[in-house]
Amino acid sequence: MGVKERKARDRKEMRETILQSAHQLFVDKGFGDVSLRNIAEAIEYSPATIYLYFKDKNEIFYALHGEAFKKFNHFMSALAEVKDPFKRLIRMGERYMEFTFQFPKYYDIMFIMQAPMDCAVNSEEWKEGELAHSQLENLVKECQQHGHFKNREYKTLSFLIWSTMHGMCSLALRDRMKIYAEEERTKMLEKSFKMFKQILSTI
Amino acid sequence: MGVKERKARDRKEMRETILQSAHQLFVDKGFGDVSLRNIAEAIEYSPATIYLYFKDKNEIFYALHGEAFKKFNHFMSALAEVKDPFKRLIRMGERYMEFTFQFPKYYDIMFIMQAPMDCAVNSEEWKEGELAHSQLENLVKECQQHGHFKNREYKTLSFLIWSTMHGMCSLALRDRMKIYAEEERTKMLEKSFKMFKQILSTI
DNA sequence: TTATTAAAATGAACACTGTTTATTAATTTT
DNA sequence: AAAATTAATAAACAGTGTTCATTTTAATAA
Repeated sequence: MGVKERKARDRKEMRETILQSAHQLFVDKGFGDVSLRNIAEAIEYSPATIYLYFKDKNEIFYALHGEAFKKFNHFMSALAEVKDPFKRLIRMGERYMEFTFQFPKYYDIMFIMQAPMDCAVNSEEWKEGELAHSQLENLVKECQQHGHFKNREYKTLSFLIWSTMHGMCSLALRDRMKIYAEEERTKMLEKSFKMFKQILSTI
Repeated sequence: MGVKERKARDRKEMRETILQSAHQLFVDKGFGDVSLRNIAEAIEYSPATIYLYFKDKNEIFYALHGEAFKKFNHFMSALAEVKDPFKRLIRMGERYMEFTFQFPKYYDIMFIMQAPMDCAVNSEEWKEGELAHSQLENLVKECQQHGHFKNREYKTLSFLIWSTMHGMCSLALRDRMKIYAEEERTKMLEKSFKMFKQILSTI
C-alpha cells in the first residue's frame, strides 16, 4: 500500500512548504514581525493548518535554526581548501564574520534568539549545530598538532575563540557599537579581528 | 507660581512610578512577558495613561536600559579599591560576569535586546552606558602606562576584551552552551575566563 | 463662590497576536 | 455507495500595542 508512504511524503512536503515561507518572511522582516497568520497567508492555508504540522511557533523557529546551521556549515566548507590549519582557523574567523553580516537574521536565530532554544534538544535539527562546533574544536586540535596553542586545553580555547567572535558579531548586530561613530564601526571590527589574529599567533 | 513646578514634579514622579513597576515586572517575568496592561494594572492606572508619559513601549525599555547601566556602574564601583590597574582589569572581568548571572534581565536589556536600541541615542539615559565603556578604555590605557599591552591600540583592545566577555556571557545566557553537559558549563566559563586572564597577562 | 478654561485620565475601539476546538470537506477503506 | 478516517478550516478566546473621543479632575478668571 503506497498510500501511507505518499501521505508521509505529502506531510513532509507540507512541512517544507511552511518552513520555506516562514524562512522567507523571517529573512525579510525579522523574527518579531513574522506571525503565523503571515505564514498561513503566504502558503494559502488557514493559520490552524500550521498546527497540524508544528506544535507551535517556537518549533518552527527551531526547525529554521537547524536549516540556518546547515547553511552555515555549507558556507564554511569553503575553507577546506586552506591547507595550513592555523591559516584555516583564521579563515574560519573571517568566514564567521562574513556569514554574520551577510545573513544577520540567520545569525540571530542561531546564536542570539531565545525562542529556538526553548525546544527540546532533539537529534535531527541539533546535529548541524554540533557539527559546526566540533569542526572548530577539531581545527584547534589540529593547530596544536602543528605547534600552536601549546599547553592549552583545546576545548577551552575553542570556546574562548567562539566567544570572542560571537561577542564582536553580536555587539555589532544588536547595535551596541553606537558608542563609536558610524564610520568607525566597521574599521573597529576589522582592527579588533586583526588584533585577535595577532594574539592567537603568539599564544 | 509653584503650580507649574509641582506639576513638573508630579510628572517626573509618575514616570518614576511607571518605571519602577515596569522594572519590577521585567525582572520578575522578563521582557517578552511584560505588557503595558500589566504595568498599568500594577500602578492602578489605565493603559492609555502610560502613553501620556512615554511615547511607546520601547521608550520604557530604553529608560530601563539607562537604569540598568546605573546599577551596573554602581556594581563596578567595588573595584576602585584594587590599586594595581591590571589586577583591577581582571577584577572588572570577574565583576562583569557576576553582574551578568546575578542580574540576567538587566544584562539582556543592556547588551542583547534590540528594543531599547531602536530609540534615539539621547543624552540623559545614554550617559551611563558611555561611562561604563570609557571606564574600560581608561583602565586599559592605565594598564599600558604600567607596561602592559605594549604596541596595542587601547581602544581596539578594549573592544576586543569587551567582546570576549560579552561573548561568553551572552552565549551562556541565551542557552548556547547546551553543547556542553550541564554540569560542565560553569566549569567551562571559569576555565575560559582563566585562560583569558592568562592570555591578557602575556600580551 | 461660581463659571470657564486647561490638563489628566480613561473607556472603548482598532488591528493585530498565538492557540484551541468544534465543524466541515476531502479522502481512503470497507 | 456507505462508513470511517484524515485534513482543513471558521470561529472563538484571551491576549497584545496603540489611538482617540469623551469624561473627570484641577487650576484660573469672573
